[in-house]
Amino acid sequence: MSRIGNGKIWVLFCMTVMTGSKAAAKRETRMSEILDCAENNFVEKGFHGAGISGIAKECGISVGHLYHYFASKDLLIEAVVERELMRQKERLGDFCNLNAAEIRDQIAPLVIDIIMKHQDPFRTVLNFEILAEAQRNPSVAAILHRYDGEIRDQFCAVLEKAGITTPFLRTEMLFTLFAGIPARTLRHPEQERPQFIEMMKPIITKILVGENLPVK
Amino acid sequence: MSRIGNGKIWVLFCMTVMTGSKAAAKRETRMSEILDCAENNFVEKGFHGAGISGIAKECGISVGHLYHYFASKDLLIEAVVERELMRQKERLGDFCNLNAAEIRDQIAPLVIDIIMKHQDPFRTVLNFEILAEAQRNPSVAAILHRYDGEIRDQFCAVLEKAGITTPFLRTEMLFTLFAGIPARTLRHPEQERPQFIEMMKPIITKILVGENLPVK
DNA sequence: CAAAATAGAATGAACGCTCTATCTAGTGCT
DNA sequence: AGCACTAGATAGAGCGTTCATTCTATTTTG
Repeated sequence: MSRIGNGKIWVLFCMTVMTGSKAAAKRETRMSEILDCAENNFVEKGFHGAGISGIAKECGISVGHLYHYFASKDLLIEAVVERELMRQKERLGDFCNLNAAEIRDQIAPLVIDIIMKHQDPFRTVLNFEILAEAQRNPSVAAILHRYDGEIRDQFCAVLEKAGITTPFLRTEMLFTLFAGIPARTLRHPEQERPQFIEMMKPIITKILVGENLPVK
Repeated sequence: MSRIGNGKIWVLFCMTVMTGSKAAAKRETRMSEILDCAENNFVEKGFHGAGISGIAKECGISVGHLYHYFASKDLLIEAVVERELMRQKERLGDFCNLNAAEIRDQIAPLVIDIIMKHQDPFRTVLNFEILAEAQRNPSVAAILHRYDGEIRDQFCAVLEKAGITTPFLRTEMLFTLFAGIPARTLRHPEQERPQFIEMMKPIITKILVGENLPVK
């Protein structure tokens, strides 16, 4: 077994050359594939019901190989959570492109549109798994809080751009509704959706552009 | 090993004598204790993170003994779910004692009271575990739907008693809010609660006694 | 004395994770 | 061009543990 003296230099060299190159891209693709399979398994059986070996099998790779990309199940869970919250953020990012007038006049119907388009802005299946996990897993809770902050700020900025008063409170109220819709659907799947949405319109309008706070 | 001929008669005799007696009471007490410990463990680690042995240990009984009362982990989960939903139902049952005038005039502040009193009508920790589990466990889903129906009917009846129009829709809307509040709290624990509740008042009033459906 | 209560060992499967070994692909040196 | 070498990709057996469940045996109780 031979040893050469400049091993460390070699490592540094390789890292420099490889960063952002084909190899890194391939790595990211593979990680994304693993995340897809992990998400599927988590959706079907929950974070703790699903096992690493099942995820690896669905992905067509070995257990050892999976651990080459994600050092522990907890990190895998966190990565899946992060990706899901990123999606939620992107979904609400649609509002950022509107101008002030559009926001003021049409924000309520646009919000309704969003709700109808993706069924609910905070996707159900993984979402409740995340909420349940956040109650006992501080890392997941931290990710959730961080993303909620970002999503909140993003939406607040939209309202502020349109000159809407008390944007923080309105956002809070609207997001409460957003969180409630999928939970309600789970509890009562046979709900008459069209009627319900019709009733929600004036409520959302009141939340977003009504005079909500009693002046004291 | 001896066998006597009247074994079956004995069983029947015992069942008759024991039903509703001290023994049955003791059995129920013990089952309730087990449910308490199971609930604690489920809250701490989730339905699938918690193990039977841990529950038995906290309860101070052996694993085999626990299986004497609950034939499987699934049944134990279902029993815990059932008890939690029963509690949610009882919590909303407070409204049943009101008379028509009280309901019409004070239902909104009373709802606010309920929210502030138990933090939220649909208790958090186990609630999300239940919602997540209902997505993949048909038995839990069935229990959830059954109880939601009962709770819904119960609340609808209150609204109807007060002569409030479209009680089903209003109930649906209000329950959406109820489901949203604890989810929102999980996502944003630092939320300014008093301000938020202040803002919620006119919304709840609009939901419960406002003219919500555009006449078509 | 039988039934119910209780304990706890035993079982086999699944868990998360580690370890070792092999293979692949890219690079510098000759 | 071909050899030497290495980092990374990959597989899969194996580790110790825990899981849900069962089984047998003992004690308590009516």
